[in-house]
Amino acid sequence: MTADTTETFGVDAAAHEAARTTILDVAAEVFQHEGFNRATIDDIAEGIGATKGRVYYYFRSKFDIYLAVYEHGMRLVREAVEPHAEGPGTGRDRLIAMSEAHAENLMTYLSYHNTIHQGIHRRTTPALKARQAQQLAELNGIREDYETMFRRVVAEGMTDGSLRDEDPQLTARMLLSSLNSIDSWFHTRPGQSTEELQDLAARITRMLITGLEIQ
Amino acid sequence: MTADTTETFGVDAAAHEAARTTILDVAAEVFQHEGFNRATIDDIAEGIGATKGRVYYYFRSKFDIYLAVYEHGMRLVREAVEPHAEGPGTGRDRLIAMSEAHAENLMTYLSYHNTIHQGIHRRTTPALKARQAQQLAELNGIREDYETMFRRVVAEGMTDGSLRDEDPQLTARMLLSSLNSIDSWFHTRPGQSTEELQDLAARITRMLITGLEIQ
DNA sequence: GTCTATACAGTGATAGAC
DNA sequence: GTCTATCACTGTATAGAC
Repeated sequence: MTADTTETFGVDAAAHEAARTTILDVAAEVFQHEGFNRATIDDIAEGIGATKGRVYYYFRSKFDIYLAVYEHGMRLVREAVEPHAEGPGTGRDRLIAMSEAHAENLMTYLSYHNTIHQGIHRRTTPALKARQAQQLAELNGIREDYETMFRRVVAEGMTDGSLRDEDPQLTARMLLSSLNSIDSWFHTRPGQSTEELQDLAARITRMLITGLEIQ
Repeated sequence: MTADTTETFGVDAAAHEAARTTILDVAAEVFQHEGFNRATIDDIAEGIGATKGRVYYYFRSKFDIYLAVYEHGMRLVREAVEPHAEGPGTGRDRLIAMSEAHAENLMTYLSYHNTIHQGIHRRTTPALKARQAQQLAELNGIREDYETMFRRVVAEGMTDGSLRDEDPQLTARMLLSSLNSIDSWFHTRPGQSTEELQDLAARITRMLITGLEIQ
């Protein structure tokens, strides 16, 4: 195999990946606005200016599209948040940084997060194939690891005295589900800047970590 | 019309209402576990030990069942929470009482709340009839009024100095969506007592109002 | 690669017997 | 009132032309 064929192969692969991502972006939007079940492949195809045929060329099934949205969304948020979990600060400081990054990522990639949170974990029509069930289990595992990371930092904060002593699992779960609940009311506005999102994320994080009371 | 016929009419009406409530309880469970769209009328019928015929005798359509679940769930939570909105305490004190009552009600009637939060507000198959659209708008209005009540108490707490000054709308919305996010992870366990639920509701409320930090 | 045409299954809703 | 039987329709997925 020559360098030329390798390069050609790489270009094709990149184009293929770009086409997939385009479909994912549209699919996440459709899933967000219609819900996974109501969303039709025709809707997604229309969103990319094509027909079913193209969608089914890149994805084997509707559920596989959901899995790909799930995977992509989790990668985006992990890349944004995980770096903040380590570092010199107290548990509280790191938890604030993680929460702000999580909230900002959620508002930025709202449709991906919204789709993930729809939780298509029950029986679909028809029963999941073994391959799909395994991939879904892997993704749910990644999500659990992500929550475990929060739990670990919470526990460290309780040990170093920066956070009040409570059940770390309940605390982390409540913090994350509260952050995720943003997608039940947040709407993307046309002219919103990154700074606005960061400010909103910081205010929300302050509510959750510091509380609503006068200090 | 004699007293006898009135009484008979009342008994029939009560029996009719009881039959409807039985269906609603089962439907809320099915909607919770399968999602509104995946849930079939056959599933609901099986849950009450009957066939479709009985379900369609009491409800005109699947969407009407959803509306009835929505209405019933909202009535339950309003009856539990609204009394705490008035009273002599500070805004903070009343907000805590309301939040605890809301959380406990949510865990007690988990399937109703979960169904409400699925938000079937988009196009369903086929398009909503005018009657259904109007009832849905009314129910969404009731939900907005419910949130407005929280926002009012939040604003009073900021005025009386018991709560930190922030946007009351954002604060109330975040508090309510955080409380509602409980239904994304809470699972009813067989032997759980009312006291356990109240304790959990109190701890969660403390996290949200007082925060996670050392005071 | 992308399209059109179609098979196929699942399910909401109705009709009519009992 | 509750059932059985059936219709009508939607939407996933596939086959094959281009």
